[in-house]
Amino acid sequence: MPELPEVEGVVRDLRPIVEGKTIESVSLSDVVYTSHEAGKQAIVKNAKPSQFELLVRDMKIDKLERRSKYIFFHLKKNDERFILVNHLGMSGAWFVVNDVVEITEEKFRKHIHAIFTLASGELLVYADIRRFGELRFIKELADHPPLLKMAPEPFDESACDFFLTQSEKPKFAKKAIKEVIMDGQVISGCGNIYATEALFKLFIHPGRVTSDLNREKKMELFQMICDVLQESIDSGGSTISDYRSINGGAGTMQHRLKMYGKKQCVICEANTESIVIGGRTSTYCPQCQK
DNA sequence: AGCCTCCCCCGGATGC
DNA sequence: TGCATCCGGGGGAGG
Repeated sequence: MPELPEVEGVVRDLRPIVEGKTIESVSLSDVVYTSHEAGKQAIVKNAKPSQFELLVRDMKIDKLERRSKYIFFHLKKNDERFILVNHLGMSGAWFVVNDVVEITEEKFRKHIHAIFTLASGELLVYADIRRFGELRFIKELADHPPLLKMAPEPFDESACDFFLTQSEKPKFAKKAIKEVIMDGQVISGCGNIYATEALFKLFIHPGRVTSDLNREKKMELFQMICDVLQESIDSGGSTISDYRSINGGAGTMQHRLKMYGKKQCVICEANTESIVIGGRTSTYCPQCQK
């Protein structure tokens, strides 16, 4: 499950390889075509597959940017600028190879959905096992309004105040704190893993009602989320199930996690418990987290 | 207009 | 072996 640190890792690894290069052509999988013919939009959103292939053709990849859990490929053609927005969903992964046979993990090679042929001859490959990811070609963020509603980057100066303000709105104040910190309109890039970790480190029960936390506690929590995200970025992210950096690379943050996926509390050894909050499994220590 | 609830998208993993 | 069930970011539909 790629969250902010995992996406940051992908962007850092991909950036030096693809920035400045030109996309000569794009080829989408039969699965993408079939899905669109059936009235669905597997992976490619808001354009027919054949249109998408034409739109991206001959674009120069000017810059790569991570924004929340999205990767923005800033594209340029004849002084016109566009953005190819990518979300990895549950299981998206990028590869840069000379031939797809170099993708040794079969579960990714079996689910290749877009092959961008670069002018350099390299192939920029997007694989996605569960197809929850997306590729969306836009001119500006307003072309896809949800992108305008994203919270600031957590490491931005304004992010903590934004979180505090949002969390005080009625629709968030009465919800469980874990659901609120995982909401991209409150904090960017914090998913289940890092929400679970930050709450555990501060001994906050994930089901605590948000308004129940005072301003100081919320600020402390915000800072802890930033700390956990930063620690994970520094560790190359958490490689759990289908997350890979480019070309199958793995991070080491999964070894540093204290609560996510744990059966026992590392502090008091009590058995952990799992409840569903906002539709997501939430693991916590019933002894330590109140 | 904005909020809420429901539902969808999938294949791998798990369990019977 | 075969089948049903579960999981989950994010957004779209409809009330």
